[in-house]
Amino acid sequence: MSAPTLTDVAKAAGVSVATASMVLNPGAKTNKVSDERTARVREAATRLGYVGNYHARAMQVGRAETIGLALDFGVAGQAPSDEIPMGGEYFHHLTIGIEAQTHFVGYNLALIGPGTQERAVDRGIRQIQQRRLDALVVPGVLMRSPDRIQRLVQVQDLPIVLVEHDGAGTLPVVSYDEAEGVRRAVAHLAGLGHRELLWLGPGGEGPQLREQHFTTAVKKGGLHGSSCRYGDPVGPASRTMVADAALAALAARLAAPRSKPRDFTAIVCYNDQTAVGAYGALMAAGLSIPGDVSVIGYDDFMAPYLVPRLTTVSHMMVQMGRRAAELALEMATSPDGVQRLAGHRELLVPELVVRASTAPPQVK
Amino acid sequence: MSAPTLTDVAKAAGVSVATASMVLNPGAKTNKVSDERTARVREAATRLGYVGNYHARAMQVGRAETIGLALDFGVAGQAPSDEIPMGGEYFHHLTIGIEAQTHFVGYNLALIGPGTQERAVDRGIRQIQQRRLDALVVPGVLMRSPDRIQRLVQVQDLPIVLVEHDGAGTLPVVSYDEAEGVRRAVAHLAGLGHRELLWLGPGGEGPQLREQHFTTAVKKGGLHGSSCRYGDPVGPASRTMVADAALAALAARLAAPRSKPRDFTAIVCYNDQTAVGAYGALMAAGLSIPGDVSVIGYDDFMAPYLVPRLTTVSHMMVQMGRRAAELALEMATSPDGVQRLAGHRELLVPELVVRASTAPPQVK
DNA sequence: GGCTGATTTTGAAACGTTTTCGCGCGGCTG
DNA sequence: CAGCCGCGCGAAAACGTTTCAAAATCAGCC
Repeated sequence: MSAPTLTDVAKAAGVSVATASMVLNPGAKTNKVSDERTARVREAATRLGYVGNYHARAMQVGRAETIGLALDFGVAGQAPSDEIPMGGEYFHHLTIGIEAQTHFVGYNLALIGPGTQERAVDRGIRQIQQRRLDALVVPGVLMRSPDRIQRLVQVQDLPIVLVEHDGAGTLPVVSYDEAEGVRRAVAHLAGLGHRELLWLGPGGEGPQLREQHFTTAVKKGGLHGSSCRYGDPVGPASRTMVADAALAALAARLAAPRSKPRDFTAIVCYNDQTAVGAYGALMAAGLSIPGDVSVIGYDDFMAPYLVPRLTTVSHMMVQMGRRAAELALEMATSPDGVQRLAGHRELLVPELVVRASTAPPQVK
Repeated sequence: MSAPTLTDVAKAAGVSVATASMVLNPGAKTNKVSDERTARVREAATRLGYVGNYHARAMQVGRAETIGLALDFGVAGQAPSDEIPMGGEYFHHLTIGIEAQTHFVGYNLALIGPGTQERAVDRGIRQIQQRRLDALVVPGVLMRSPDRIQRLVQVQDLPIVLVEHDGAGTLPVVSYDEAEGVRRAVAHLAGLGHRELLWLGPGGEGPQLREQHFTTAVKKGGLHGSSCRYGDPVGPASRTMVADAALAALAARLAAPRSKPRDFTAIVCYNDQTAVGAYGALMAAGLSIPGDVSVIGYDDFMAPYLVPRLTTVSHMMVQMGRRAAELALEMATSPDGVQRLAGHRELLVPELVVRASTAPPQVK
């Protein structure tokens, strides 16, 4: 009644299980088997509907042939969606990439969700160990709460790849070229004829790095740039906080008397959420996008949801996921992989996706 | 060097492996073991850092203790994000719920991504069988392309739970009470004082059902309702198509001469994407939200991204995921679970999340 | 103290693979 | 023609558990 085993197939084909195994799952150390027997085994296998048993194989070879993806699922309660950790699109895209690559090489993908409570973290670690996962992909954003994830990372002998994180000791990282992304955004605006740009972003340490890229890009392009900052909400922000803070900051700036003749015709935002805030402030001030002001985002996670559609710098998360999986697999399979990739840091080139929120500046 | 096995622990504790097993993983058919020996085994286990081997156990007991989640990852290419199948938030919320419940009972969660190409589907099915998954959760939206997913569903002896799907023969379904959701939306608007409502939605068969709920709710409330339809894009729509279609339809309606005195003060949208379109059309027509027109959505997947924030009906996807996992687990573990839950249909009650896009109608 | 029955304990058989290692057989080489 | 080599094959050991059935211990009671 239950699924046919390799022994069944072998019996049906009139060969030994060894031969059947070698035909059906050509492993590393397998002999050749004659064409005639190969055919007989194949035939029997399909006739009986044989499907290999993953667990038996995993136990035998000592590898799970599975990589894990750590996701932060927050409190995982029934809270209204505003309190769910943001990042739906982020994780979705990342997952798409990882899944594609993983399954492409015949590996499996397991989800590990280290919750917020201490006990949940232990559970996550235990799961990783129990399943003898071959490698783990950890989105750098999870590292925001270091104490929690750090423990995940300290699991013995577990190759780990970080995604979008600025170098963490010896762990390989795949990230994107932040400077280049900002450069492309500025170049695009300059190409449209804008001379006076505004940076809208939070005040934290990481974000300011991006702002610096903005400043240098503006200088190199011979343009005029100023900036408008808002407080950086600490910890895993709820989905709405960023946009709210950005909105308030920009609104204040617009209301300030000094900017009678507005000193910018375009805004470069720290990320798409910030752009949402910008949209709100501009709209409230009666300014149209892109008629009066052009807006450019960074992430490409919510562009389709905004009206007008947001021109933005795409992180190419799908590709990043794909690449992260590739690295993870390399560490898992190649004997010296872990060593060879230690400290490896890889930057993908972001792309500018031009949509409807940018246009040439109005002639006055 | 490699992880200590149960045999190691037993040896260290001076007992047989059988005893050790019974202490560490109390299974279904286990005897009692004396307190003294229990302690000895426990001590040895922690001292050696023993972690059970999931695969060995799975093989022995014949269950993987893992449930699968089927996700549609589309072409999984490096396509620009506009072409990635929409649903980041949707899947994220669903996954949160499923993950929480699954891991809560000690089960694992595996991701299966049946891609678009034929070969990928086969790969998905093979993976399910190889891993001897105990059950599968399939979001109903995947069933849109029946030929593709239907095959997944036909895997022998695999308990399956559908999420958000209108009854599919014998498979249990967990969904939401659509009528109630629409009712709440209409009631909210009526409570604010609106008398003339507009329905904005696509023309397909499923969507029209929701529209009917709207019509009856309007009638029951003694209000006036009309509707505006747009073509239903067939197949898995790209992320932007729906909003575009809705926008065009509403714009046409607004431009039509017959509605000189606008015959509605509020719009109920088929879903949040539709609302995005509505926002665009209203904005283009110079109407403010919610000053001139109130807008209400359905989904709660993009509310935080819209300006002003969208009042919407929440599907409570997290809870749905949780419940779906519960059902899947029940089918997997209880001997007559599959039979008992055959045809089971369960509706969760949606909630109205009031935000900034609805307000009392303007007094003329 | 021996007998009975209940309770722990344990050796060993499974679970379904992969891989090692010998064996037999035929073809080459000398 | 003898010996050697290489090739294709299969028997069996191993992987780390769980569980069955049998052995061992224990308690109670005449």
